[in-house]
Amino acid sequence: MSPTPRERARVQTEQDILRIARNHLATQGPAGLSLRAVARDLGVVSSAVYRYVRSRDELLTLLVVEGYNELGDAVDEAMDAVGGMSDREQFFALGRAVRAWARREPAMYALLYGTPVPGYEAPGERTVAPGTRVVLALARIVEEAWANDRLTLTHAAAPLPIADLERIRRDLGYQGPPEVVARTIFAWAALFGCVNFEIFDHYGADTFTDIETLFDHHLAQLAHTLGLTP
Amino acid sequence: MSPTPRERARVQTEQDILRIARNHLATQGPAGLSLRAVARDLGVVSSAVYRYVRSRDELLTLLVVEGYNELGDAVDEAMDAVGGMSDREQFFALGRAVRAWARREPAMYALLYGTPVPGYEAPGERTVAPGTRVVLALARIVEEAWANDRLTLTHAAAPLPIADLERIRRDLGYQGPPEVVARTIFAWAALFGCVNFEIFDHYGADTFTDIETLFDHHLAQLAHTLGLTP
DNA sequence: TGTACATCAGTGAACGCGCGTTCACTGATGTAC
DNA sequence: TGTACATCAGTGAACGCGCGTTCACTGATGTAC
Repeated sequence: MSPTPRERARVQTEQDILRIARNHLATQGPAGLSLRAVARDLGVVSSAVYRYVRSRDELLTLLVVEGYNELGDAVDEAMDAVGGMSDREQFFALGRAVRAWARREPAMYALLYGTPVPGYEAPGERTVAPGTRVVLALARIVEEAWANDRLTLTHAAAPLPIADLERIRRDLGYQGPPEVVARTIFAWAALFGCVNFEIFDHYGADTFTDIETLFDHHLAQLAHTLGLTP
Repeated sequence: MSPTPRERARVQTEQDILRIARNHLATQGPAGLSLRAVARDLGVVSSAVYRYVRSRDELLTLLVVEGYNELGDAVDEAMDAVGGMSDREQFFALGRAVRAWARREPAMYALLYGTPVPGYEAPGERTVAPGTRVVLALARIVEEAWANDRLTLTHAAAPLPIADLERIRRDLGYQGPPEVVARTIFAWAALFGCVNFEIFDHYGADTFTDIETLFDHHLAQLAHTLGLTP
């Protein structure tokens, strides 16, 4: 059952379409992504891409899923590389992997974590699983530390949305208490906030010459909030 | 020198254009903002808006500046209302004001803190000052606390980009040490990260029934990182 | 192995729509004497 | 107060361009007998 030439050609064309679409994403932004432009670059008449993609929204979904999975893979790889290290080292590796990927693929990053594309609704059944890979990887680090009594949560707890957090905990089969769940969510949102500001250029262009160190400092704040020690 | 009818009409039309443009922002997103659509809603031929606005980019700039100033005003008002209160209360008021404004004006918020509009470069000389109002308000709270010895920075410092932070400190006439500057920047980015995740719907739609409490919990983490006490 | 048929990639035209910007113009409003 | 002139808002046509999607079609590739 080796693939026929036609089948191989189809796979190739599907890849080409995604590659070309990513290029356009980089220059035009998500809202400017156009099937006609993709067709042009593919060297084919505009209606031909409909053999491969049901609609423009379908193409966006393919890109979103690919993006989440690339980011998820980058994070997983980073996690593998720091297997035996301290919880804190693992958290730093995760944060740096997210930032590195965002810098490498700013257009893809913007698609995932920037303004939602107007008129486009991501189909949850295809995007939720890839979209939660990073927070799940983060939760794994924190849970592992908690389960082994290595979490040192220094400061007093603020009120929590207990019911919501309990539900999340149950849905994920997560073991830590609500306070830990809440801080994990905080670290997740805050981490992407730091990356956002850098990628979307909210610090002035020439403000930081050593932004790596600044980012690591930010990670250190988050690690402390999570109770992760060296 | 009372204004002529013509002058009054011009002011009115300028306001109408901004109001209509904001409506379109809400439905089409920044990339979909179009002068022709604005003209249509204004009940005027498309070329007529060029009497009021040099180009589409100029209109975007007007919106960006208006947005930053509205947010800045909202924060300043919140600051006024908590004048005598603790540093921590003031920080909470700032954070809540940012979130409240973002929820009230999600399209404007997306324009300011979402994906940069492709092909549009904000003119720094018009947007930097309004765009830094929030972080300056935040810095004022932290500086005030620092100057009065009320800052309790509990955990060990991570390495810092000292040169950059010293320069920022000098540019702003800021008094706190680099560590405090760095944590202020962290809190700024992280705060907007939390707001981003909520506004751009990165938690599932039905995940949180009590997201106010979650947000306040996040603020509590940031307040602690900043060393702000009740 | 050869043939008939089914599948599928790609064509080209069309529908109906959108956009930013320029330009010569008309006619109303404002101003200086 | 009346008149001549300047300013300015808005018109309508045009330029040259873009888009998503449908549809009947041709011709090549693949498959079952």
